[in-house]
Amino acid sequence: MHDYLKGLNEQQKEAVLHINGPLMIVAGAGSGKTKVLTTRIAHLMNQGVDAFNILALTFTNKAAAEMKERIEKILGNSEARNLYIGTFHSVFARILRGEAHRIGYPNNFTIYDTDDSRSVLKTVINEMNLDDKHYKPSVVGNRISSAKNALVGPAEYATDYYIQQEDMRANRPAIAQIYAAYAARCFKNGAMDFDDLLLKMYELLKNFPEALHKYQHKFKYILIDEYQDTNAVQYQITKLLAAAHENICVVGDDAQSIYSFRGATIENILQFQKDYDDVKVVKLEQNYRSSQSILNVANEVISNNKGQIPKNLWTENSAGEKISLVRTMTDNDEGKFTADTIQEQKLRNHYHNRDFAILYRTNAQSRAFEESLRRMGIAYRIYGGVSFYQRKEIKDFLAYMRVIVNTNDEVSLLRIINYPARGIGKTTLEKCAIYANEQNIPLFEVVSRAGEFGFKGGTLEQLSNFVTMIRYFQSLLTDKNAYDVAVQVGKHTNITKELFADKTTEGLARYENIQELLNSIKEWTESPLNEEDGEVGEKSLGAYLQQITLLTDADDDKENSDVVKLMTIHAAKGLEFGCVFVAGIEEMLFPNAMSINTREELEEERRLFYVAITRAKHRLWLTYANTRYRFGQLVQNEPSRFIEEMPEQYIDKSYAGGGARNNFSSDMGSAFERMQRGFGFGSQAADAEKKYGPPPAKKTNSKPEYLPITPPSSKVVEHKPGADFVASDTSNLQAGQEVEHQKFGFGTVAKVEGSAHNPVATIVFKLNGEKKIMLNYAKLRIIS
DNA sequence: TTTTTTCCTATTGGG
DNA sequence: TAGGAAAAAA
Repeated sequence: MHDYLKGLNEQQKEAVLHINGPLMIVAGAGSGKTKVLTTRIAHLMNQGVDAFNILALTFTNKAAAEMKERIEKILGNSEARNLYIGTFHSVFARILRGEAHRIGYPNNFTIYDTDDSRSVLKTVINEMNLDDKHYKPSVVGNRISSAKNALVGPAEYATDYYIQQEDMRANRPAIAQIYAAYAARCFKNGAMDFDDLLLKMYELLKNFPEALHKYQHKFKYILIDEYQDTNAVQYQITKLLAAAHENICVVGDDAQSIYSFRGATIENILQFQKDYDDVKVVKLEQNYRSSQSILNVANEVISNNKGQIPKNLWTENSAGEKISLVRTMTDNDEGKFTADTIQEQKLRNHYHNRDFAILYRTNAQSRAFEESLRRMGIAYRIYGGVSFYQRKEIKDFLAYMRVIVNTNDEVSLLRIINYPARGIGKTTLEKCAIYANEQNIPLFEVVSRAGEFGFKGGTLEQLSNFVTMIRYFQSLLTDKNAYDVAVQVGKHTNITKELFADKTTEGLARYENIQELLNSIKEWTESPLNEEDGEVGEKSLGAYLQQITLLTDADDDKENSDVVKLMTIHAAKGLEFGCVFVAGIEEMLFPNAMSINTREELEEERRLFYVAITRAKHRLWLTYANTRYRFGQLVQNEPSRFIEEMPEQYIDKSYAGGGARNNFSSDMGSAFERMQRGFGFGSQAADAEKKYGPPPAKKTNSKPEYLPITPPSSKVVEHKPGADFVASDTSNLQAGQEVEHQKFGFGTVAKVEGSAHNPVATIVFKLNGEKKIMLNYAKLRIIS
């Protein structure tokens, strides 16, 4: 082990060497926070603290993984694998898995992501005969989430005067009942949503003294990263856990608090000093990341916020280049400017793709950048947005696995009971749901005892086939691993086959995604057992499913891949990049229109801006557009008020005003750009192709007004069948036969396809062109 | 029951 | 604009 104290400054050393008693580290941006945390943990272990007694909570899995890795490097052994390092959610999920029996949950409880949770809410709202247009699941869900994060249960929610007043004023008085029904339903489903992972952990510690005692003594040393972003539940949990030993170390920066929307409160950081006696406070004020110019701008901007914890962030780094402020005409130009500049910087200053990040306020802004990067042939990766595990095909597949492990999980059951289509439709399911609610039994039980509930014939057969299949998968659990089960699921459900048969681009992508999922399950199954696998400690399917839900796509980062990174500013917290573009510095967008109503909101936007700026090490571009498409509508935005808050002497505004230099392209591009803007695509289009490659295929919305080969279906040329029209038996219909359709008239059968139960004929009609006709329903008269 | 078409609404942020 | 959900057609 090398001397880990070397290379630390005085304050950092002070923080690392403090072992017992409460410690608060106020860590400015880029002040070596992670280094201090990891070194401190290594130091604790070096002083004889057992890794099993250390708990470190972070906000992202990535931060946790990075910490673990760095500790291992310092220590030079693999003791670090015994540390409890992870996000609040993943660590608590692990603990709850082991303690589930105490709070009445199965240890294989399902974790619902936001989509799953909204779908439960929708079901509950509909069952209560409320209008889901008025009680929107997303709105109600956010309200319930805030309640949970503030430790307000359904009972308290219903009786709290102010909460009720608020709901009344919003004309949503039933939220309290929905909340109660939602919580009950999740419990019945054996499922927890993200907020439950925190709330149930709190309840476990609060209501079960043995559990509290156990974990208080297990976690003798507690470290919490990003403390400024903790909310009330997280605060209460850590307070309970730390009460016995008071060896709690929190790291935070009030200037970087950006998660108040999910209940985080800066109060926690201020409260910390009141909660414990003799809190040692260490301020890390030397910034090792950014150039002088960048830091000066950041400091100046944040000074507009009131009530900051006083600190003086400074750096020994050189002044560096000025910050570039760039105005473009449109959001697309903003994208082109960014891609062009990246290309130019790569050539001129020998940067790589991986040195660049494009940060924006909202995910919707990513598209313009994607397009222009693709045209320039620059490799990029988007973080956030729809993650891998949120894709439909992946969720469908995982839903099978979830049902196998926990048949009470109604959300997953409803997802798959008729996917792939097996003839169990809406009517059948509605009946099942009614029985399940009447008798208060799980939906799956109704399905598996369908005969007793009066289902007969084909429906009964389909239902029992489904149950038999699930039971078969369950029988595999005892001696097959997660991967083997997954393969069987793919095979017996025909999911793989069905997707493989779909030769469209999207179908191909879906098939590949499933393959990728299978690979990742295999990889997980074969990876060595470690602390991550939970209290229960096994490689079961249940363990796999629980960790998968808590992953985000920022986590499976191929760190070395040479790509430009695109993400929201929120997602960029804790990261740093050589060159940073912050896009859309406009009123309504940043600060966002939703967050300009109170001083608190505006100050949070400003902190967000501060976070964005301080991600940059060497170069920083701030871009904004005169007009951009929002909502499919062209809108004009003023430059952001934050621009005026930046000190002029560090800003290069030569691309921010009007005039020729306003145009970003240094050479012939500028004329083209002006032409294009003024006159639409003209003779210069060829130049554009040379420069940017062929434009992406445009989906034309305008229908040609002449010569439609197949008339639009809305304009069916009506055919009136004779009074004697009699539908023929079409069970043996062959290609080449002539038929008469009740509505479309005469035509020739081109082919017959589809399953035996649901044959589909493609028929070319004389008057109405090609149609796909489902023979089970359409009335056809065979002529020859 | 399944597929296609039309309609509608959303865009602050994430584990 | 785009994607999902409801409505309509098959």
